[in-house]
Amino acid sequence: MLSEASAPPLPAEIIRPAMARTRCDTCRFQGRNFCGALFGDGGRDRVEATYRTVAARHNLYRAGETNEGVQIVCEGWAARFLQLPNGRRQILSVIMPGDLISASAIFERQFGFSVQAVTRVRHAVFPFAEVRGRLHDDPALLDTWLQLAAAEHRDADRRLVDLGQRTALERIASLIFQVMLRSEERGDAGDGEFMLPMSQQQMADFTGLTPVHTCRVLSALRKTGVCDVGHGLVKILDRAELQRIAEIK
Amino acid sequence: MLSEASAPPLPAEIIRPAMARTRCDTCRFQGRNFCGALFGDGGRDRVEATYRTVAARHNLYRAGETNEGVQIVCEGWAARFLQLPNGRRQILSVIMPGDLISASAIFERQFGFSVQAVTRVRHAVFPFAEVRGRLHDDPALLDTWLQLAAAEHRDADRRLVDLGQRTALERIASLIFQVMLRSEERGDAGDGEFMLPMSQQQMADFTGLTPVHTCRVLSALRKTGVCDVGHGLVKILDRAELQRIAEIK
DNA sequence: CGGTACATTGAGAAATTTCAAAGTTGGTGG
DNA sequence: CCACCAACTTTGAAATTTCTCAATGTACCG
Repeated sequence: MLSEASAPPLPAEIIRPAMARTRCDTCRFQGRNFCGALFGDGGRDRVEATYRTVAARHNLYRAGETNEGVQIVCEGWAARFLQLPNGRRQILSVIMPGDLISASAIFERQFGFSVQAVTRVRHAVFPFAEVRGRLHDDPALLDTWLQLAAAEHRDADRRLVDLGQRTALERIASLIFQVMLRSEERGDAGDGEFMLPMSQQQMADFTGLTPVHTCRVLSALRKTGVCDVGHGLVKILDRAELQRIAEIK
Repeated sequence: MLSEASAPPLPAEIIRPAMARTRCDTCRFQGRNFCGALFGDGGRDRVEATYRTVAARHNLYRAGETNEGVQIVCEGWAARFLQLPNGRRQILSVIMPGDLISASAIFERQFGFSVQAVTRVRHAVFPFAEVRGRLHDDPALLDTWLQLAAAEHRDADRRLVDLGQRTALERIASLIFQVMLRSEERGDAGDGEFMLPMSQQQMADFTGLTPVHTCRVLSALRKTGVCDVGHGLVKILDRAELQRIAEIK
C-alpha cells in the first residue's frame, strides 16, 4: 500500500553527526522562520546544535521515540504522518526548509506522529533547555513562535475543510497551490515552475485519496491546461484557474 | 443546506452583559482547564471578566470580527466552524464548558473561523492584557496553556486522519466515542448514557458527511446494537464494539 | 394547533476505490 | 554504457461508498 522505509528494503538509514561544514551560518533561510530568530541579532552567541542527514523515503522520527531536542529541517522536504493499522497513512503536514517539525509540540518529549524524509533531509536538533531559555528571555522569539503555532493551527483548520468538504480535484489543486505560495515566498518559483518532490503516493496520503485517483486528477489538470505535475516539478499553465479551484474563499 | 442563524429567522440573538449572579465562583469546572489555573491558588485576586449568553443555534462569534478578549465557554456547547461559499460548512472542533474557544489562537485579535452555540451558551471574556500578564508571571499557567495548545494540536491531527482515511461509520463512531470520553472525564456519563446535543446536521458538518448519510449511519449503529443516538442523548449498548470501530489504534 | 426545523426512508446518480495489468523512470552494479 | 530491478505512473473496468433529490413522518415551540 505504501513504500515503507521503516522496515528498510533499501540500504540502512543514513544518520551521521554532521561535521561543522554545512552550517546554519550559510543557511539561506536564516533571516526567516524560527531558526533565524533563535540565533539572535548578531549571529554571535550561537545555540549549539546537532545535525543529522536522512536519505529520501526514510524516517526522521518514529512515533513514540524520545525526542532529543527541538528539531528543525535545514534542507529538503519531510512529511509528518500518522500510520494506521490497516496500512494506510495520513500525511498531516509537509515540512520545508526552515520549518520546525511541529511548532505547537515544540517541547514535547515524544510525538504521536512519525516524520518521513520526502527528499534527502538535513536537519538540526537544538537542546530543549537552550531553546526554552531563549524563548523565555527573548520576547521577540516568543512572539515568532506564537505566530508559527497560530499559523500551524490555521493550516490544520484549512486542511480539515479540504478533507471534510472538498472534492478530489479541489484537494489536489489546494496542495499544489499552497506549495506554490510557499515556494514563491522563498523565491524558489521562477517562471511558473517550482519543485514538488512528493510522489503520487505521498500526495494521495496527504489528500486522503488513493494514488490511482490522484493520478487521474493530475491527468485531468494536465488535460485541461491548468498545470503539469510530474518528475518532481510543477509547471503552472493557468494560474487563475488553479487558484479558482484551490481556494476556499 | 444548513439551519443558519447568522441571518436570524429566529428571535434576535440574546447578548446581555451578565449580572454577577452566576459566576466563576460556583463553576463546577473551576479545578480543571484554563479557567481554574487563570484564577490562581486562593480564589482571590480574580480576573475581571465580562459574561455573555447566546441562544442555541446562534453565533457567538463571526469570522473576522474583532475579539474583545480571551473567550472561555462556561456553560453549554459551541462549535468552531468554517463557512464555505457553496453553503456547506466544516465544524473544526466542539467546545464544551471550561474550554477556550481556541487555545493556540488565544491572543489573536480576530479569527478566521466562526463559532456557533450548539445549546444555549454562557461564556466569559477575559481582557487580553490581564491574561497575558498572568501567563507571563505564572509558569504553571503557562504550562497549562502549553498543554492545552498541544492537546488541541493532537486533536486536529486525529481529526485529519478521521476525515482523510476513515469511513462514515468510523467517523461517526469516533465522534460519539470522543464525546463519551470527555463526558466521562467530567463525570457526566452515568450508566452508559450521556448528552450529545448536536443535531444530525451538526454531526454531518463535523464528520464531513451529509445529514442524510449521517442519519443512515446512526440507524446502522442502532440496528447493530452498538449505541442509540437521538433526542440529545446517547445510550451506549456495546462499548467494546463502539471503541473497536472508533479508535484509530 | 400550527409551523418550522429535524429525522427518516427510497431510489438513482456521482465520486472514489479496488483490482489488475501495462508502461515508465531512475538508480545500481556489472 | 548497458541491463536490470524496483518503485512509480498510467489506464481500464467493475465494485463500493457516499451524495442528491424527493417525499414523508416526527418533535418541539410559541
